[in-house]
Amino acid sequence: MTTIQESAGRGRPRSERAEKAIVDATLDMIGEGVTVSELSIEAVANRAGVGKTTIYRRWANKEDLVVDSLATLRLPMPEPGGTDVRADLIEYLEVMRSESSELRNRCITNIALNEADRFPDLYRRFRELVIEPRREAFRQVLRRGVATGELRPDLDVEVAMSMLIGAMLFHTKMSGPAYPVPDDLAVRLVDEALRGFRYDVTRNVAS
Amino acid sequence: MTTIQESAGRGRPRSERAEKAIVDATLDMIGEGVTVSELSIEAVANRAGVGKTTIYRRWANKEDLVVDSLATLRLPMPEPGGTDVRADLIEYLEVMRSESSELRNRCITNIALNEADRFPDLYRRFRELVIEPRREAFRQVLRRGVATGELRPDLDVEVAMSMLIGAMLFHTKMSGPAYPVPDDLAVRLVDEALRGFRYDVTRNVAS
DNA sequence: AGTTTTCGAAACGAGACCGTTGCGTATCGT
DNA sequence: ACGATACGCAACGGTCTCGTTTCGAAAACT
Repeated sequence: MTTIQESAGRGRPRSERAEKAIVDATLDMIGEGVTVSELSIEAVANRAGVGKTTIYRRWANKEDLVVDSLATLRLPMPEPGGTDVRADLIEYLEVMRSESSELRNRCITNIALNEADRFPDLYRRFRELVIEPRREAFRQVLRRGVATGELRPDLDVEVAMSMLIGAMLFHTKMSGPAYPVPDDLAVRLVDEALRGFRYDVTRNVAS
Repeated sequence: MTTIQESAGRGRPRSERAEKAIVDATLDMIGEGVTVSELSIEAVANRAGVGKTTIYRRWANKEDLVVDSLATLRLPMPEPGGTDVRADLIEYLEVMRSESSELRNRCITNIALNEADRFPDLYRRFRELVIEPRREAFRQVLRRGVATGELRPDLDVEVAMSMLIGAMLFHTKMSGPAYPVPDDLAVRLVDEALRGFRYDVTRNVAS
């Protein structure tokens, strides 16, 4: 926690309600696409229905507020079903897709993709806390597939991850009323990736 | 062009040098990750070594300036070599990779990924002008591959595009001193995609 | 009761940009 | 030469946000 040292429990205790409202307002705004640079303490206070004093009393600066807020976002990746690699990959990609429709979860990609250059420190902490655990879970699915023989033994796991995750992020980021994410995108991605693009007459055409 | 009506050629002509400096400054700042919202005419003028008047004389507002500046970015996709699909795909992805190292070209992805929600009009014009032509060129490569029999006849071309483009964008956006884009990423992406992840004992293991 | 701390609200001076205007100079056509 | 227009520069009044301070009320403690 980067919260300012809280004083001894002498006088009136800090309102948890206010704290939650502040964090919620911060996450909502970031999810809506507000840049960290643009995010003003004043706007957060108004949105949270809270005095600016209440924010400054708890966080020394904007970056600390953002980091603490993002830290509450640690969504666990579900344990994969484990029936086969295909099902696990589809499950994870489907989680990404469904999460992207909720405003709150867009914080993750917005921060990861937009703020790396300008707030390297924030980005580094966020990457360790939120991004890497998810990448690792995904990586394990592929590794397990190689181990069980479902996937090629010489599969380039990192490149494979980039293809699947990159494609899904690409769609969810570009999505909007005019360009919706297809409902079955996860399935289609995984099947195309597993099968390969090339036409191979020696192989059974029916997958 | 959204430039303000230029007056008759009576007095002193407008300086092309100034105009270029303005556009350059605009593109540089966007390439560095400055949001369109954050981009101030004042900052552009200072960076270009130009009076604000000179900018306001040519463009009615910030959005027009940005659109005109971006319009100068129409990099042509090279005609594909045409030897085979693999070579063409690698060539296009390699163009994306090498372009991404130049600050100027980062404007394209920065605008496409960050500003769609907040400047839908700007995004729409930019998409038609810059993005779609490139997507179409890429799409043609895949279609040609299907036609020649190099790729599966039932290949999901849109999903295939997302996988390759998404993966490359994912890497170039995330790239930085700590996470460089591998030199051979284009080759590795294309080969994994063509081959497929799945281990298929009926097929020759050597690609 | 008395003390301490937090609460939301309001106001502060400082600074950034806004879009506009005036200034003196430079550069073109006539 | 002369009028017209563009140039860079500086200043204008106005709005917004900054981070800080002050205020009276509220809510816990001894």
